[in-house]
Amino acid sequence: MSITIKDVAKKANVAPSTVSRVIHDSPSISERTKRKVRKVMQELGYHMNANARNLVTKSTKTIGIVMKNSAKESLRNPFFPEVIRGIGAFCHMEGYSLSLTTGESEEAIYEDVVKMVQGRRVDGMIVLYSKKDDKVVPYLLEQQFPFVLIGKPGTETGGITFIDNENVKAARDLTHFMIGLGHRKIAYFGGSLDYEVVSDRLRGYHEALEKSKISLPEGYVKLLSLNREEGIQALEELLVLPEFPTAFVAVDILYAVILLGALTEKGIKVPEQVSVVCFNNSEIAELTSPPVTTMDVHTYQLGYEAAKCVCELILDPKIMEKSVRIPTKIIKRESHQTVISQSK
Amino acid sequence: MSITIKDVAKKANVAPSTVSRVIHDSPSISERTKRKVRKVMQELGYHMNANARNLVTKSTKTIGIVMKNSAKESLRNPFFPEVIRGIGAFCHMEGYSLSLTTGESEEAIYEDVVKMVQGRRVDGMIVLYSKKDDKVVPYLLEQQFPFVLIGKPGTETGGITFIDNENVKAARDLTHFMIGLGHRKIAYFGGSLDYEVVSDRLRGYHEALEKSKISLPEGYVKLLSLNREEGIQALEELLVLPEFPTAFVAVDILYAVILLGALTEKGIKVPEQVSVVCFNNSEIAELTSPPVTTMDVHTYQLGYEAAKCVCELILDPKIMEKSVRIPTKIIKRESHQTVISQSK
DNA sequence: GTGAAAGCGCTAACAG
DNA sequence: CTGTTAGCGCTTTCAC
Repeated sequence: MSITIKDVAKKANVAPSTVSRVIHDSPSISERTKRKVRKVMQELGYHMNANARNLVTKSTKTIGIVMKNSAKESLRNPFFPEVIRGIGAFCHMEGYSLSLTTGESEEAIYEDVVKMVQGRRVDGMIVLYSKKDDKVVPYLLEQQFPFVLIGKPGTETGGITFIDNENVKAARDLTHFMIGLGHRKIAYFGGSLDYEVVSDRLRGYHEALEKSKISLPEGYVKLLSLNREEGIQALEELLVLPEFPTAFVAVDILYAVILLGALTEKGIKVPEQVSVVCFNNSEIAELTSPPVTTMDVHTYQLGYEAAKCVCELILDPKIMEKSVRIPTKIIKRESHQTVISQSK
Repeated sequence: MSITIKDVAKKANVAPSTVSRVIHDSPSISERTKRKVRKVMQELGYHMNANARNLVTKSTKTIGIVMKNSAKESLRNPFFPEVIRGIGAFCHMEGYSLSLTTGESEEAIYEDVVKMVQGRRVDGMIVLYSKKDDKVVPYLLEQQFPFVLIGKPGTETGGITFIDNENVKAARDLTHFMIGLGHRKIAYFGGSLDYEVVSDRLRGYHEALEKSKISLPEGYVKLLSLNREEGIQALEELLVLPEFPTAFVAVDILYAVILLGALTEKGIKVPEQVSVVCFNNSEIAELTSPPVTTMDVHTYQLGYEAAKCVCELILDPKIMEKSVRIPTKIIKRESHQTVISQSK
């Protein structure tokens, strides 16, 4: 049995409420009593029972994280730990704890969320990546529960605060960067368009090309699943085209890894013969040969801002929804190079 | 204001205690009342308030995860999400929630742990990787709080339940595997020996070599930080030795990535000229060229078993401590090859 | 089988 | 400034 506020009160000859006030450092308690009570708390090794407090204050000082992708996506992406780190950093400052969903299936995750929300286990939620046919976001909306989304709301339901990169713009920038280097034959290496991020990036790539009046040769956009064989095959398809690209934009660092490997196997040198750039900076971008130039999406910041937003929302649920865009930035490494002549 | 047990009781014309019993499916309630009460719960959209229940039952049905390494280690390692996934899977089955520490520094993490334990926010804890000068484990031990360690207890403090691989054996096995392939000149590529895992693996490597009476040439053990330049430099040092290795054992997939890249830069073909194997299977091992043969440590299982153990401990804290070893297994891919002649 | 009542440990008026 | 008094929403004897 652990020490309660009453034990402290008794030993310090004060009322429980006084102890409570001391805990909250209420200004209406004399320094003298505060010292006395604190001393007793020390001696007895008192610690607050969070549940009792939560029960009465109707707040838990914890925020829930919905991983809509625990199984596959998190795994395959350095994104997850980093975003958690950002969320954690802010929450720690504000004294919030973190609670994770454990479900693997869509359905299980949904139940986790209901449990968290209805059970008043969390004060707010952060949803990582929403997808189209998603029950969680509509539920949260309907419950009027404070939450923010990292990513972009799928269907245009208003009232959602979300944190995102400007993926279209980022892709445009990255592609422009390649164009600025003199590249005209720029291929795209990416994955399934189910995720908004992915399709946004492809769009940005197209836009950049159009704006520079570069016509896209047939077969330059390669959409494949994250898998080495498909990468090699995509490259082979590119190889039989009249003109092989001088540059590649990959949707993610892991696609860049595949690409780099496939290129090596075909004896194509990076960056001497082709340049490679990708999205999602991560430590591994520095480990490859050559280290790859990436578009940093500032994952940590994404998490940090998201946490900040939920906390604001928790304090004042009526606050206007907003969307914050985390800027992106090109981190130049050694996988790109200027095209000397070879004009279009 | 949300629906409470009283609201349900009133509407169903029963006592609150009856509703409580229905929730727990107590056998002493007639089917008829159960049905009636459940119907009302449905209608009203009743959900249990976890805090109230926690307060009285003195249990929270949540387990805490201590990330002693949120900042650097998790990031650089696909280990983290995967172990969480394993923990989550078991906890989900058992109806436990997950709570994460948010601190970045040793000190902050320690405080998080104290807060979780003393605040009765969690019923048990899982500590990921203990290090030598660690306050968390001694604290937990002293508090007699149910916890398990993923990794190996540093100082020989008894009474700790831990889940681990047999890293020495795994390294021996992996090295033997190389020897079985005919390799005699096997180099080691790894990182700082501060972590037990790392030094254990190095030990296993040595043991295997000794057992096979293979003498280790000077300079074959390369200890470097996870960083491309150092990788290349290590390789260059190896290159000026009288005999270049025919095989490499890397301590982690990320070290293998560096190695593979450096090898490519030096124009050394894998697996034709040298074989490369490493620890910690992960998706990325399939994406490199060639896909690398790894020693799978079954990270998911590590998490799953850890969760199982804390749950057991929570149910019966007096249970004997134990250590469970998760077996390791070589996943053969394409980065290794038999040595044809070239006998020692 | 079911109800009444007494808390779990804390906070928050309301007095004084 | 500090004590008294009600609860927060649930579980759990102990009666009936």
